[in-house]
Amino acid sequence: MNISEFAKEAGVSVSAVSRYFNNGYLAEDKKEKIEAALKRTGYMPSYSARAVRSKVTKLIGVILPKLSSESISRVTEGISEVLGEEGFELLLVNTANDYNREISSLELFRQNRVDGVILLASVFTDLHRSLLAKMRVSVVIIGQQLKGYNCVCHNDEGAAYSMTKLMLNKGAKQPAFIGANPDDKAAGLDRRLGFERAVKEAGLTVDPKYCEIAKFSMSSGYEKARRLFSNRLKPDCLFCATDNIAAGAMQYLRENNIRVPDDVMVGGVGDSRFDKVLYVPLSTVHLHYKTAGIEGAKMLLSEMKDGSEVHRILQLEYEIIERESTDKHC
Amino acid sequence: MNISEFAKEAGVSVSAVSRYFNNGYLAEDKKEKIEAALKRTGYMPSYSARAVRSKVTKLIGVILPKLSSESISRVTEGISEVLGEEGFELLLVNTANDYNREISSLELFRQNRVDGVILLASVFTDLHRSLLAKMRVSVVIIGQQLKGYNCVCHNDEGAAYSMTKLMLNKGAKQPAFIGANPDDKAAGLDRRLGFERAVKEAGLTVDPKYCEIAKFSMSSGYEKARRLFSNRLKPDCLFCATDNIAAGAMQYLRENNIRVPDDVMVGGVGDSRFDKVLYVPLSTVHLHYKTAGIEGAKMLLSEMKDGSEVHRILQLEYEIIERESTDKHC
DNA sequence: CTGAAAGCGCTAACAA
DNA sequence: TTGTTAGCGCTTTCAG
Repeated sequence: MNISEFAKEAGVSVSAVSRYFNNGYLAEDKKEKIEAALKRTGYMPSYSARAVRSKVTKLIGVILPKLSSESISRVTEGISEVLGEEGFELLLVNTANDYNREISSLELFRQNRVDGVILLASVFTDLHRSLLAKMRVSVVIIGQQLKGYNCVCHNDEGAAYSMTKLMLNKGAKQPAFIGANPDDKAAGLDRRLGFERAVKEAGLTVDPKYCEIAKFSMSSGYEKARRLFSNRLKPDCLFCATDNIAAGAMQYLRENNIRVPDDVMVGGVGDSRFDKVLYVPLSTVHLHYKTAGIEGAKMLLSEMKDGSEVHRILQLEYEIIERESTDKHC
Repeated sequence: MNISEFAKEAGVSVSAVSRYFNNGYLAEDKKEKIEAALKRTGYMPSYSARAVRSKVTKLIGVILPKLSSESISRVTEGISEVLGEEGFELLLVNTANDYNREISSLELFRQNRVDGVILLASVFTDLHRSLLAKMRVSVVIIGQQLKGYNCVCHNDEGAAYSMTKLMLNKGAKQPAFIGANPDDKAAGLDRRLGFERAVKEAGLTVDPKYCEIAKFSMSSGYEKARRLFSNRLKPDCLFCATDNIAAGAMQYLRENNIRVPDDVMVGGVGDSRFDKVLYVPLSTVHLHYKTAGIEGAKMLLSEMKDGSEVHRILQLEYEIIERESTDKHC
């Protein structure tokens, strides 16, 4: 059933029906007629047809590198909360860390499919940049900074710095590092830089032998910890760029009877749900993931309204959470 | 730029352009002309306009009760994998466990917005049923069984039964239970029934004083464990309907110096990532969440193609994973 | 194989 | 306020 059939059925004009669904002015009796007919027929206007004319899809494209990640799903939850309230739905693309899919979804979103885009990317290539430039709808980037775009990000450098410093302040002399791919500026490079700043500030030097790069998984953390500790090396503190990596590393330590925090302190980033139930509760840095999603969504909505050309960067701060894994008294 | 402007620019007819994008027959020279113009102009056809005519949105509506849950995001990952390959995108609605939002998204999906629907609901009301009946597109339900619909579900009863039995076989005599809302047939009721079957089969009786209902969170598991253990009660094994609940409960046990598994064995369900890094590695039941997503998506695709009226129920089996939390020798 | 033209279901400008 | 009607951008007959 289409609008004109329905209008006939309801005994009103087509425009009356259209106005009914678009909050236009309408006489009370027609409203009632329409509502009665609605009950009888179960008619629903077609969103696609509406989108063709009004150029509004009420859809926001969200591109993410992964679905089953606690941090990412918290961000998404924040996004969905704000957007849902404003009557927007999420067109969600999981790129599974595949750049090609990231690129192709950006392409997809150019086909008048969405009113705005939120991008949670890990690595930006030139291709990303050129595709983003072609975008005709508002774009907000969450978790990274990219010049020329509205961004919501975390203070990754500061978070890593503070956590590392916390451990060095407790007397650690031989810091180790398990980080992420440095092409990922936020979680990879910045957290590495924060670690290095703290180390240097403590009058120590960053020894590449004590630094590893892991994937974002427990098993990778486990693997890298093995390399770090099985090699005659004796770190007395270990900073991990994510809690997943830290949990994996601690698993290795437990299996090899390396005591936490006595032999080695461990610190992570992310404040994962499981941190406090680990065999040694993990010190971590809380990053405001959900808030990032909320603020990013708000930013997008306001840019979609005002279309301002001034781009803003919102950097969220962090909070250190101390637990047993760094609780060492020298 | 629209299709006719673009056709003019490319020097071909409108239908040639349309055919180009729809794999219709087209002379080689026109194809080339179009591709050249495409490079020049960056033209992209409008999906909404296409959807109006062809009634195909290439969108699948996915309704979930929560985003930041490991089990749910694994299901979603499976869904997105299969659907992505077939050129479908996900219109994702997070209902945040709010029935109203579940209902309203079902309404939303009736507006010709999607080609199919995948529903991950926890509780079915009559309103759900009547709305589902009005759906004009294919529907698949994952994680629950509902008569008259294609479903992919787990053997929740069996999983709970086996895990409980495992603990009783090790000599436990006073089993305790922390479950979920029984209105949730799968995770609530069925897991409860599985627990009860194992208890009765062991010649014991189910004592309501030893049974609690928790929310799906660690903190709720913690809270319920307090009620279970602070009350002169002395359970010697504890079955939890989810790993999150189990982790929270174990947190309480640790804080109160109740030893696992010596004083009380603990078993969960879900095979969460963090299980093996808990202070006592947690025995659990692996449920094939990702597979459920994959199979559910395939089911939807095939129903969308064939439109068969015969509905199928696919029940996935489970695997017991034994770890230290149940490793007791009597 | 091709192009002209008739819609898809809706919104919005316009005249009443 | 209303109803009529011309499109929105595309697909898909249909006649060539």
